Amino acid sequence: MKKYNPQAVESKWQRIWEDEQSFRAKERSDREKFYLLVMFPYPSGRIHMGHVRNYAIGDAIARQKRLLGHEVLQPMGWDAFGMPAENAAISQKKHPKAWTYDNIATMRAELKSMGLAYDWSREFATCDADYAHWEQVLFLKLYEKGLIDRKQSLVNWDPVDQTVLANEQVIDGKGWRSGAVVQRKELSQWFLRITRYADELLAGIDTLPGWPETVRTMQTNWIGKSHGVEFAFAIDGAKSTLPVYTTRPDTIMGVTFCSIAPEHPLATQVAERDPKAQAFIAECQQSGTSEEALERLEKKGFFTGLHAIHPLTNEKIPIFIANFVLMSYGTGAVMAVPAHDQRDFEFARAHEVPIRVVIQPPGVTLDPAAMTEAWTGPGILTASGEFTGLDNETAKKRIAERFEALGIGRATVQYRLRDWGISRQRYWGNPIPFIHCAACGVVPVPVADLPVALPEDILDLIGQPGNPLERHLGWKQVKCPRCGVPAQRETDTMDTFMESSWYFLRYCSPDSSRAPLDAARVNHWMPVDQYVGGVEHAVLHLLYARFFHKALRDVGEVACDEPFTRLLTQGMVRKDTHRCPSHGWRYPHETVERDGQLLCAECEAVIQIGRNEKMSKSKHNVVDPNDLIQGYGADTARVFMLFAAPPEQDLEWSDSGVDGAWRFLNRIWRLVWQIIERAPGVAAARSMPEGEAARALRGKIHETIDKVTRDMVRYQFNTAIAAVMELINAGTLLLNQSVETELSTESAATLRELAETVVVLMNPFAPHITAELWEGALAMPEPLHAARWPEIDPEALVRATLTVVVQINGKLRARITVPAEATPAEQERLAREDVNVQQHLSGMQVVKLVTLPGKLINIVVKPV
RNA sequence: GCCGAGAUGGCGGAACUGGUAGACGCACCAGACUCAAAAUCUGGCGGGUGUGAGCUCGUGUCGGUUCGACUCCGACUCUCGGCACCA
Repeated sequence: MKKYNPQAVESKWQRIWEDEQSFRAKERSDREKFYLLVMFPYPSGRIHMGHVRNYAIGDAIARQKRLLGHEVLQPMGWDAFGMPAENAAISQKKHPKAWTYDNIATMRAELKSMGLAYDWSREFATCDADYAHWEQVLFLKLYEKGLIDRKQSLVNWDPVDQTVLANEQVIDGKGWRSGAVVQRKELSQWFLRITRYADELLAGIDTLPGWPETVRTMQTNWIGKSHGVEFAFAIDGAKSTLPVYTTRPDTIMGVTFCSIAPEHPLATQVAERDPKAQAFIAECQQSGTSEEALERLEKKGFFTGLHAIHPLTNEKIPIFIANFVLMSYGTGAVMAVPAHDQRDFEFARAHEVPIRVVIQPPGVTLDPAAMTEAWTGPGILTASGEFTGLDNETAKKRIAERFEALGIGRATVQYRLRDWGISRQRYWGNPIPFIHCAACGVVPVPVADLPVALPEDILDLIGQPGNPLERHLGWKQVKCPRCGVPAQRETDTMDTFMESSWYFLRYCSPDSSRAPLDAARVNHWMPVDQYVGGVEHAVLHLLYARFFHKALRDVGEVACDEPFTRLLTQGMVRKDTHRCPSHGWRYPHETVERDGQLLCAECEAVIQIGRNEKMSKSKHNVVDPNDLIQGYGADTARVFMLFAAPPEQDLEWSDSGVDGAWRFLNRIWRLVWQIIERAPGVAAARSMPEGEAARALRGKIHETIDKVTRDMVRYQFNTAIAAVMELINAGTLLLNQSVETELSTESAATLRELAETVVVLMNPFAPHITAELWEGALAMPEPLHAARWPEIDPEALVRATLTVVVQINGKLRARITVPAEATPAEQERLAREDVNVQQHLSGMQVVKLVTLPGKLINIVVKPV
């Protein structure tokens, strides 16, 4: 028997799969298609454990589907635009393009060392000229369809770096790189009109039962549909009106003031003649738009001197500019009801505005003077004129109807979802294909002139504040395609979520050279049957991609409504942390063990061991997958990750768990080879043997097939592997028990069947070792990746005897063995004959008998 | 604050639709093999109690439904994740 040498086995099979293109997906196939997609990586430099887990899960599913007879498409590519490439350009003086493609080369080799069943012929990077070109074409199609908009919007502005920051890049109200206090600024930005699809995106969630409940809830909340009423206040002494949106029309009689956003047009008007108002607005704009910044803000307001007229009472109520009102939601102005809205309550207390209770909760009487917080729950209307006495839900409808009748308002729907701003003032992204002309305005680049390629000579311009493209005059200055006068290119590039919004479509026809997509092939493979990736993309990527897909459907590029039929979100990879009081986070190799204590290798202080945090370089708790693969092999790495936890749960890293996976693969290797050596040339059993041991083993084989097959449907790889472990244990035991004697023919045949079964069942998890055993030890003529998943022999699952559990008053008292054909009555008789059962029955009277034939008997008794 | 997920031995985790709690692995203990060690193979392994068959407690806490509850219902505690002035 050869020793198991994972390095030799793995490189051999990786070469064979590559040379023979074993995993190339064919459109022309009589097999049913299955499109398995794993989230493509950003080429940051090296793969990490999260990638390994993601791709091990995806590959297990893909390989099993192949064995089940599907034509599987499992592609791989690179999400290659993005800021890290520009940061690398600054720190290493290396061109973003060179940095990106070098990283891709490294990471491709790493992925190939995992032996994943990818169709590498479809690989591309999103920064490839080709991909960027077709994305621009799609962009213009959406523009023609009216789904793209250029409008003013408030952004986080870094005054030092002269650039827009995403919310995630604002830390404690300061720019993550410059440290400058972030400002709110109005800028012209490009938007995709995702809000037009809000309702369809919301309704579509109900058509996705194969998505995790958490993701569906998160998307629902993100879209944030709310029903309310929009109506306008008249403004005292002015012709203009103040439209507001409210979800609580039932509280209309409790309105004691109005608040408007600092950016509201009315606020701007007031500021024009009042420097104090201007100062207040400026103060509001100092703080960023991030949640953390807003959270800390106290409720501040500025009285405009203007009054609104209450539409039902004609009362004059003051209008304030308030720092907590958002211009981007509703109308940017709200009616304020301090008694029934917590923000308005706090504001009223601070600004001495009256509080008027109009909803009385059941059982209590609210006293405005004594209230410590607003009552936002249900109740009966009070002090509300003709609406008094109604319950507030009924009142919502009645009051909305009244507004419609008066012609001052109507029932409307609002969404939390905003249009998707895709402008980035960055170099390393896909250029937005437009030209600004003084005469013609914003002009799309003619399709024939596409692609707008990024200039290559940019390195010196990166690193200075602002967008490098803005300063590259040779690139920026062009002629207007419409009138021919000198004009400027749009210098914004697209958000990188654009690229990940259609890459799964491009995989279907990656060589399509006349159009972004080849409809026949795209509609053959789409939708993606199973998508696998991290939960961190639950909203942004997965929502953008759903929207983009629907938009492409509406311009005729794809047929289906939803891109991803099923979604599996895998948990994080976590590991314990080591922290030295003076040196901070430590890697295990930066510690020493002495007298049972873990000490810092540098200062010998006692290390604090923290539990289970997400692997990250900053916490010094990462494990490099390359070390793992080089040391134990990819198969061990994959089996460990799939066995240690179910895929959706977080996985705790464990060195000894890796050892366990390694030992298990060695046990398989040895058992299969021992079977071949002890029983050379024997064919696998195809029917039930006579001998008891062999019969039992064959039963176990088919039970295992059954268990693994069912577990694979639920993606419970951990229990599937556990079942194979049990089978290996049973096989090893039988083989060891007959070391001295010669194996009977039927035992040999059954063991041979076991070997073949185990190898196929394990192939999705450990593809290399199983391929090697299949060809080398078992000498099968067909390659394993073309083999079929084993079938269950129903006869092997038939038991001669059954174990029945006997309970008395629900407590386990005995386990009896009964013949399989025993009737329920006979089983009950046998149960009562058991010695221990009899002891518990003495002095008792049987009240009831619950029988699950062949499984359980519960005798309910009470004292005589 | 709102929404969601979870809590089971020393550890990771099993238990499909209410029916044997702790599969499988790790760690540990013992035995076999060995001059010895490693590797391998075999057995043991929730707590208490008993010579033993067994008895008893036990799935975050408290209560309920049921012949029977890790599983269902109600209340609560803690942990993790998401959203957060959305009117």
